[in-house]
Amino acid sequence: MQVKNLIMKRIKIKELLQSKEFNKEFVIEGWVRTRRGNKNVNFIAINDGSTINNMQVVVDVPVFGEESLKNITTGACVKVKGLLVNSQGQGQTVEIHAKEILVYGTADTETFPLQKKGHTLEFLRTIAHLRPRTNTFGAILRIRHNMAFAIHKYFNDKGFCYVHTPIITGSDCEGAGQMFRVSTLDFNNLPKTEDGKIDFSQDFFGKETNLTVSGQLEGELAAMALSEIYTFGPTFRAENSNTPRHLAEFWMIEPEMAFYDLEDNMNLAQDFVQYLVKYALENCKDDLEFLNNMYDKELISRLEFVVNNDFKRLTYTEAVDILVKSGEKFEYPVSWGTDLQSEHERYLVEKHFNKPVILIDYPKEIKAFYMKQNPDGKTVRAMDVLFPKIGEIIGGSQREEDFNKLNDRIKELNIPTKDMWWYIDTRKFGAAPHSGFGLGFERLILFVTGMANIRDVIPFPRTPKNAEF
RNA sequence: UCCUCAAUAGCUCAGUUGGUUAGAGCAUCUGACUGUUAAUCAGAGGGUCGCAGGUUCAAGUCCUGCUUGGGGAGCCA
Repeated sequence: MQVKNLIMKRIKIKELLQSKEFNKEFVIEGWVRTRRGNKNVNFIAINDGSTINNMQVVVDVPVFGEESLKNITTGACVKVKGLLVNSQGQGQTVEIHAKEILVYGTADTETFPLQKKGHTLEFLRTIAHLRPRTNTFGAILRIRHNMAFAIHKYFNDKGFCYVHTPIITGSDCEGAGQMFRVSTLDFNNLPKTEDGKIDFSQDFFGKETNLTVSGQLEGELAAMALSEIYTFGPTFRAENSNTPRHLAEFWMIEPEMAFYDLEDNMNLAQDFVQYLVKYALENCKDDLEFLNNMYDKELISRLEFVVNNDFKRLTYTEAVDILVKSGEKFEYPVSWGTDLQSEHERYLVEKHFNKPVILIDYPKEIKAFYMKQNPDGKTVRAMDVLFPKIGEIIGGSQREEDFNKLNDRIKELNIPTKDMWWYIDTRKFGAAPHSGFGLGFERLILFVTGMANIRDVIPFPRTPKNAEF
């Protein structure tokens, strides 16, 4: 078709769908979801990502000519100029009567993998470069954005300072598992020391370095000056974890607060998560309704329940007691001193309390060295926030600020301290009671979207044996 | 990493006890239809049955190994 005058600025479909300016000309740009019709009239559904809803473009076929519409197939990118009118059809209130159409990019119908029909999430993972164009991933990515924004808004409104902790770390005892090595050494010709080991003094940083598994230790340093801080950045774990809840590269939010005890920490964790879920309910309604209808009929009611109900708080010891007395047949027996299994956590959250649960005061043997020791000598001021379906969404604690107790614990556990002197230093100079926690961003998105697999809530998942795209 | 299930058309799946030329729906293509809504209707094309071995007169089907994916477990956020 001849394109004469398409110089008007485009309007986003989200905005135009709410417009009442009928019989006025507008320009929209987006990707074709479907075209259907007959010799006289065609209907093109166009989506530009501003909303899950499409704009229906009505085309008078004789005016444009059938041949000129052939390129307008599912997946093509177009610019349309036309009049906004009330829709005669049932599925939408307004539509565009096309005057001019420009095809920016075609999409070959034989090879474009996305169909008008639903696809499995497994298949979409194999075409992660195209899956943002589906309703499902459009919804997830918009929700993901809204949650990232709400996280910054929440902390900013509360006076927390966003601190950028390093991605590359030189300490290997951050305490959270296997790390990815960062090196510029030639792997085919590694320099060796006299006793045959790899000579990292010749590496880029002059020492062994890895990708961070947590920004907590550096976060604590900043909290010892700014009082309330948070980090929000990528985190890397080289664990060979093959589950719907783990990624090798994920995003984590780690607030760290001076002068907070464990109860303050729990209050913050609950308020924070409830704020985020409420923000989603208020700002992502269309997307949540889509996910509710397509994937999880209880999604929205579950989100509303979390916003409106306090999380159940109890100690590890009380939880073990409940589990022992439950009469439930667990695959793994419950006993004081061992870590709770997934099935135990699920029982507490999904059967016994039927609401989010915060477990505190775990045995010190199963928790990290930096957690504050209780007077009983057996437990530490740890807290895990457990959510239905996804399990642990938050892990945190009050930190041990006593120099001697921290040092004793480090010695007991034989933790190498040569790369951590700076952390221990904070307990020497103006030590303060403080607390913090880590929230797995993708696990939050799992909960908010109702998705079942963490690979479907991040654009390009990194998992063992998979770094495609 | 362990346990378990699976892999057949572009997608989702069926394929009987091992037995003739491997099927369906959707998608695609062609045509029909004056307002469709995952449009509808008619017809057509489309297969190295994940890969490599093995058993057998005969393997999509049985056996072994590998690869990839799902679910469960561990590690955790």
